[in-house]
Amino acid sequence: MGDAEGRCPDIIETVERVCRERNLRLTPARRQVLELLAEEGKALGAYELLRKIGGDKAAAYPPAAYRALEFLQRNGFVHRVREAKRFVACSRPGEPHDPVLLVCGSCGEVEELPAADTSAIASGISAECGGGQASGVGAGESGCFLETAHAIEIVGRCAPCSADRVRTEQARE
Amino acid sequence: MGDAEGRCPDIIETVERVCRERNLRLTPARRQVLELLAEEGKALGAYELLRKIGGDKAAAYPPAAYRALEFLQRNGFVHRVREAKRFVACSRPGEPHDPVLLVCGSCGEVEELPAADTSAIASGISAECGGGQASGVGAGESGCFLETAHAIEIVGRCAPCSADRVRTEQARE
DNA sequence: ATCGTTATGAAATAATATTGCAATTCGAGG
DNA sequence: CCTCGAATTGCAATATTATTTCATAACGAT
Repeated sequence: MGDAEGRCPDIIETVERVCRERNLRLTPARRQVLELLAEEGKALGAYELLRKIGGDKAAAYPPAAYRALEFLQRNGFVHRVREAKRFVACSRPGEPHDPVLLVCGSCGEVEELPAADTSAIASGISAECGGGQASGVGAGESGCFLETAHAIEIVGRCAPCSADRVRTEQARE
Repeated sequence: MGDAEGRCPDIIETVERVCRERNLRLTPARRQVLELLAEEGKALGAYELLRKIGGDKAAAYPPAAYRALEFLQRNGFVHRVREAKRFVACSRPGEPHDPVLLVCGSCGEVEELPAADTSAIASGISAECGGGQASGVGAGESGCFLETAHAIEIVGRCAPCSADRVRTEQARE
């Protein structure tokens, strides 16, 4: 949590560099959404972002947020957290990877597992998924599923909420 | 696809049995939602279910669907497909398991991987997730995340849509 | 029979997300 | 410099998904 501020400028700089390299347009609107997510260091909803962008006034214009988020997702700078209906800045933008997100079902906090951990998981899934026959690009055979992305979200309780829950359950007795 | 009709009665019967065993109340409303999902053999949205239940009239009463779905999910008879905002009947209700869902990003079709395939994946994730210290019930330590459920959704293209896409891309040239 | 719990009925509304079209900006090529 | 096409933004309206609140009814155990 305390390292979110330390990582934030790195994220922006990295994304700027990657965008230059790939000729992507990191416009002010897109940059602002990324900055908000990076500064916050946690997952935010589209409407939370809208309120931060332009006060209650801008909350009336959802596409601003969704368009920026779409661009950021498409290029791997932001991950969508379906479980929490939130969006979170990618912890290692630019490096293509399948995000594995730990989502706290109690407070909504989201954490992305670091690269080393996820590769094993993703490769395990790839192996299972293809069913042994999708390893090539053999599209069209029956039963063959062409994966384009893995969305792994693990629901549980973060450390603080685990502690709270224990207290709650003890109180209940 | 053709075996959905064959599997459907099994699902209902199994769920009935499991509910008897566990003293769960599979009320008519809940049963109907499960039947619709099992008959259809694919993922449906809450409002699709509502329309099937009571025509356009009942579409005005969302909680009916959400409550039934909540019960069915809580007991592992139905999985929620976050990516597609849909719900799908579990292919092996009663057996506790972490569902791994293949979601077609094009047509929304959802398929659940069979048990044998998922165990390896889930155990791989468990190992990574706990970081080696969450194996017990050691709630409260910093950095420890207590997982309660895995939501693994793999986005890609089902066989028919893969074929379509190939055609589309060829046509584009 | 009664009581606490769980499930249902009903209305309203919250929260999330998308669509369509017009206006503008950007970047490349002439 | 000018123009063209593509990408981006502004804006309004609306679609879709999901939840909250309170009242009523059914169930199950004492």
